[in-house]
Amino acid sequence: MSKEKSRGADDSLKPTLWYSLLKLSELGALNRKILVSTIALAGDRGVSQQTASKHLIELDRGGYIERQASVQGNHIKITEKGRRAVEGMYLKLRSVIDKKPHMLTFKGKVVNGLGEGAYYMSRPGYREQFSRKLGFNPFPGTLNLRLVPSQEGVRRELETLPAITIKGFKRGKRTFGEVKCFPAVINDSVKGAVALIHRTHHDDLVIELIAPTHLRRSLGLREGSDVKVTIVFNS
Amino acid sequence: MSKEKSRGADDSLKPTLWYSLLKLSELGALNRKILVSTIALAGDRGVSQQTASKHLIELDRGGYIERQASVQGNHIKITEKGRRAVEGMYLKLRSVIDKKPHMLTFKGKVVNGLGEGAYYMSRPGYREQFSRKLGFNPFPGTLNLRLVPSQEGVRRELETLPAITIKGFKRGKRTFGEVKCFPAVINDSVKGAVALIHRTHHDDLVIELIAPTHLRRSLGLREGSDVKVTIVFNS
DNA sequence: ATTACTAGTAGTCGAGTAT
DNA sequence: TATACTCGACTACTAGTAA
Repeated sequence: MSKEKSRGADDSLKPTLWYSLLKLSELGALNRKILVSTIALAGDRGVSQQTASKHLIELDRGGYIERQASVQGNHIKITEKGRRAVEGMYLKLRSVIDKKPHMLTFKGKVVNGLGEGAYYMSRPGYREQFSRKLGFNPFPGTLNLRLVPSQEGVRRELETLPAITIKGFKRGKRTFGEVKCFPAVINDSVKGAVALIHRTHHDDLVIELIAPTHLRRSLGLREGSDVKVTIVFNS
Repeated sequence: MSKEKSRGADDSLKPTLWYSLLKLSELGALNRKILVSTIALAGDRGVSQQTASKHLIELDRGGYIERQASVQGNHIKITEKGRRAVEGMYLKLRSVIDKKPHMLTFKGKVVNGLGEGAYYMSRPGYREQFSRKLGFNPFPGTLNLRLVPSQEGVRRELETLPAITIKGFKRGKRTFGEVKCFPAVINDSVKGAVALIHRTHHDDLVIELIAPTHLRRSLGLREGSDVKVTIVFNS
């Protein structure tokens, strides 16, 4: 019977309780003490009176509301903890809706490039910018990744997202285009970046990774290896 | 569009499913097709792999996501219906958090006034404004309501909310103060208004109602009767 | 009127496992 | 690897009812 189920401060709000807390918020309990009967709340929530009663008891015990039950109904005010729960959900939704993804993860398979990456990365005009803007000195070479077919949209989406821009330049009669970069974590371990090289010989299913180390070696990759890339946006 | 009560697909999202849909949104499924394994989703959600799998199946059946399950995982994109669910929650939370209550309900008991209401309401300087700004011709008289003790905060909160203001005026040596009004529904049936008459002989627990009809008669009220007032804000 | 307890039941979850 | 089925255990619900 004493199965230590941490009775006291289970700080995760169960989904059904969240809905009841939300309903109380709608009734104004964030701003003032409201009077609501379990019957009325049950009607709003679409559950029974008994369930509404239990929800109030549990929200109270969890510290999300202050409550005085009386014969006229429940006098309820949402506590600071309850407010944080509501606002937390709001902030989470806002960041999701405003399509500023805080994180973007995708997978791809290693494909062999044409050795071009090494040439590009070793151009001083690029190299200096990479070092300064990304915070690491890139290994002279890129790892080419072919996205799995269903994720063909990733590259297009990346093009619309705020990137670190490496400016293009001219050297002699050759033009080096602008490169968009996204700091990324490769296989959950190595910090590097996704580089969208504008003038690419690959189709849209291939993206290139750069890192301070030789990724193939340090991660033990071969052609066809699965690689996971996680881009984290700073905000 | 009509109001189809949709057979077959239960169009109310269960709380636990909502949480899974939210998690998918966080992973970016609002914007593109993502690849996620039931194991990964389970980890994020704090449920088992089996439960995550079931949730995906039910979200799919409910029309909230498009899904292709494969041996690499689930390719998932949130549908229009799913997006509406997420955005609906966001909008609801925004209106709640931004403390612009869309609705405020309270209860009070009928108390006898001093007959002053009738005098005020019949002043042409007030009457014309009420008629024009509230959209009805007020019955010459007010219904006084004593708030239940726990709702003493309601009057104070009303003073901070956007009101329809009836300007004061002078008639002879007498000064008639400004009145703040809130369109309201009384006992879920009669459209009238709450009137905060600045210069009142009552304490803060009493508010006054006006309406196009004689409320005591049309609602069959007596002293001590319970009255429910719902103020709806336009936006 | 209320709240909220008890008891029975419907529904949800997760371990094992098939594919 | 992955998804997803079965089924026993557990959780959350509602009906009845006391206070």
